[in-house]
Amino acid sequence: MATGLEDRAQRIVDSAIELAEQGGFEAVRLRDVASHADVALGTLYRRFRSKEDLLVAALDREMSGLEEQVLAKLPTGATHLERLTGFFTRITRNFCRKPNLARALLKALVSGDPELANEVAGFHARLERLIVASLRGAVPSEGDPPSEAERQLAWNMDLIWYALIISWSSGVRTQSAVIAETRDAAALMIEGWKGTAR
Amino acid sequence: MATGLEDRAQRIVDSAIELAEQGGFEAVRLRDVASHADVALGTLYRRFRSKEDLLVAALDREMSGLEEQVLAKLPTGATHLERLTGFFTRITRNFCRKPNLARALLKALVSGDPELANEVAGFHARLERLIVASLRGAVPSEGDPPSEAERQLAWNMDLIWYALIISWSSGVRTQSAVIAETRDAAALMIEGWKGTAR
DNA sequence: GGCAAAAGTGAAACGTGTTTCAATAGGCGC
DNA sequence: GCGCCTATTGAAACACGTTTCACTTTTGCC
Repeated sequence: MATGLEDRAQRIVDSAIELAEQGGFEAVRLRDVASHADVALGTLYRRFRSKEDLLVAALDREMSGLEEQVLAKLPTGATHLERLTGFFTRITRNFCRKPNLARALLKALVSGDPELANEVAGFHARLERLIVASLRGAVPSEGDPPSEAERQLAWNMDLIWYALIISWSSGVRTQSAVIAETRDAAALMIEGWKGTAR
Repeated sequence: MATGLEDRAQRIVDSAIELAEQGGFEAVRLRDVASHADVALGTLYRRFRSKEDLLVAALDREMSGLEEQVLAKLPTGATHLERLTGFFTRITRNFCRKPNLARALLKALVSGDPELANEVAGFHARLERLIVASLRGAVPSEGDPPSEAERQLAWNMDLIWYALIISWSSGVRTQSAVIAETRDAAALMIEGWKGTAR
C-alpha cells in the first residue's frame, strides 16, 4: 500500500477528532476510531498509550492551528489589558466553537495520567508563549526575551483561563462568563503588575 | 437488621474514601466498594449515579472536615497576603497529605459530568467562603457581608489554586510549587486589589 | 532479491463501570 | 396482621478500554 509511516497516526488522530466533534469523549470509542481510520486496534495502541494519550495528541494538533492563527495576527489594542482580553476572547471562542471536541480534549488533559505530565506541561508552555506575545503585541525576539514579570503574569493568566475553561466544561460557567471573568482577572492582575517590578 | 436509612450511604462513602486513600481512583472498584460496605452493587447505584458522583460525595465529606478545621482557627497574620498565604498553605498541605485520595477526588471533580455541575459549583462556593473568611481574618457576619471586591479576589484565588492543584495532580507541579505560586499570585492580586475599589 | 526487524492485522479475552431483573425484606398506614 | 411501597439483594449481562498473541505485511539493509 502507499500509506507512509506517519500516515496511520495522522488518520487515527483525524478520526478521533471527528468522532469527538460529533459526540464528545464517550463517542471516541477506540474500536470506532480504529475502523474509521482503517487501522487495527492493535495499531492504535502501538501509537498511543491510551485514549487520553490519543486525545492529548489531538489537542496538540488543534493547538498548532490556534498558534498559527494567533501568531499570524496578534491581538491589537492600545493597552496590555485590551490585548490580553482580545487574545483570551479569541481562544475562548475558538475553543467553545466545537464544544464536544473541546470537552473531550480537556477531559484527557485533566485526566491526571502521570504518563501525560510532559504533554500537559507542553500545552501550558505553548499557551504561555502566546499570552506573552499577546501581552506585548509582538512575538518576543532573541534579543528581547520575556522578562520574569511578564512570565509571571502570563502563567497566572494561563492558570486562570485554564480553571475557567474547565469550569465551562463542567457546565458551571457559560462561554461569555469565561470571557468576562478572564477580562476581570486580567484587569486586576495588570493593576498589581504595574505596581511591582515591570 | 439495625442499619438506619442513611447508614448505607455513609458506609459506601467511607469505603470509597478508604480504598481511594490506598490506591487512588482506579482502586475504587465499585464491586469492592460495595462488598467492603456490606451492600449490594445495586444499592450503591441507587444512592450514587456514578463513580464520579460517589467520589464527589466523598469530597463533600472531606470538605466538611476542612471547613470545620479552618473556621475553628482562622489563619492569623498582619496582612491580607499573610492570611491568604497561611490559608492556602494549610489547605494545600491538607490536600496533598493523602495524595491518592486527593487525586481521586479531583479526578471526579474535573470529570466534566454535567450531572455534577451543582456539586462542583458548591465545592467552589464553599472554598470561596473560606477564602473570604481568611482574607478578613474573621467569618463575615450578617451585618457585614463580603464586598464585591472581596468576592472577586476570593474567586480569582479559588481559580488559581484550583488550576494549581490540578497541575499537582497531573504531576506537573510539586506541593511546594503549588504553595509558592499561590503565594506569588496572591501577592500580585492583592497589589492590584489595593489600587481598585476596595 | 533475500532477510531480519518492525509494524500491522484480526480476533479473542479480561477488567471494570453500568444496567437490568426477578426475588426478598422492611417499613407503614389501615 | 395485611397489603403496598420502597429498598435491597444477587446474579447476570452489556459496553468499552486495554492486553495478548499468532500470523502477515512492510521496511530497511546487504
